[in-house]
Amino acid sequence: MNGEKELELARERVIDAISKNMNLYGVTESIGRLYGAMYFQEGPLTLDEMKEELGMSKTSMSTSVRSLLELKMVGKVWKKGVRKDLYQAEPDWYQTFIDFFTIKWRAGISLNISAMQKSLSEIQSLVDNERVENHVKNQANLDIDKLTSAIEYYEWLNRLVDSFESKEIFEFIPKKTEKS
Amino acid sequence: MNGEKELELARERVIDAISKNMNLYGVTESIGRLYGAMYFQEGPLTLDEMKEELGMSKTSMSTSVRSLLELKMVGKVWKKGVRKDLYQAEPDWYQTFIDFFTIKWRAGISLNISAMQKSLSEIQSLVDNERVENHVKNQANLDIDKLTSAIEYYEWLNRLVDSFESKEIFEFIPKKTEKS
DNA sequence: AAATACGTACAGAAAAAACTGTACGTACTG
DNA sequence: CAGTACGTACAGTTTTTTCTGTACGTATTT
Repeated sequence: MNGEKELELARERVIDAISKNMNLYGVTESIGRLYGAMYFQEGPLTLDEMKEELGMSKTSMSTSVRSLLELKMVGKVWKKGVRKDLYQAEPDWYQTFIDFFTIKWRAGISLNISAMQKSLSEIQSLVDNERVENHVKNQANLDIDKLTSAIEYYEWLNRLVDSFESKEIFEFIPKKTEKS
Repeated sequence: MNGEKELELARERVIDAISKNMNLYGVTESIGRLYGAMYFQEGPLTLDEMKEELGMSKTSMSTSVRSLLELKMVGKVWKKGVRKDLYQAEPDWYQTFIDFFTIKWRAGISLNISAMQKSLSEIQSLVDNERVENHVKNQANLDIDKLTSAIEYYEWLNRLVDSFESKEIFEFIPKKTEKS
């Protein structure tokens, strides 16, 4: 008993939880496991080391690591004298959380707001057009209300994301609870 | 030109954006379209009406609506004299947002915290065991630090979720900006 | 300049997920 | 108490996604 196996198992359990968790938000379990594996490494890893670690193809490592880069969950590291690309897991989970959701939320916000504004003005012109039938106008007016309040919600979400990005959220929910 | 087609197209664009957005968080586009379609309906819908609306099987509607129920994005509605089950989209997107992420985050939190606490105590016992090799102990100590701060992060996230559930978040980020 | 190392585009194979139709249990209806 | 309506479990099919191996472009070494 030198403890190596036990440590490995304990890590494995956590890696599993991490990847299942990430999977809840549409990230592949493989990508999650890669992040988890990198998280427990002391230093940065090369693609070949990842391939070794997870027993998967180098191609997969390449694409998976790119996904993690886009999510800012790993960073590329430069090290003197090393030719291979090196990647390291972002260790600060507050930051990871913020990046992850900021990226997704912003994408969703702009997607939805632009679609809604476009449709909103189209629908408005239906209401303004006297050749449009009345029952359609009624529906149109209902839709206008819905879209208006949906846009309002997205503006709120935008402000929420701002407070994440600026870290102001930590003034509202501090990282540590007050000692009593 | 009675405007019906134009209204339909304008809605379609928004439904598309909604479903693509939901898809970012691991929800099928079909399920997203179903929510979108329901969102624009005036009243609640039966499974058969949904099937009609989306041109899909009733089985799919049944399972999709169940997913939406679990996410609290739709609710079951009772209406006198109607035998079929009726479902209605939750119209308040603030609430939808809160429910959606609260559900997911809480699931992830408990998953991770319990895995981490278990592993943490296992790793601690490696450190305490004098038969464990030194280089393993060093690794173990690093892991303890990582897990400890990860758990701290999850406790923060838990408090954040609390503030969503209790609506206190709206004191920090108000629904409407102050009029100037 | 040839040889080697490295990362990734791309096409095909393998695996997973989404979707459908049938079948069946339950609950109403006449 | 038939007969009908309704929702969903389940098995099989279709579609999508993930994963791999090969091939190739670029960069580095000799």
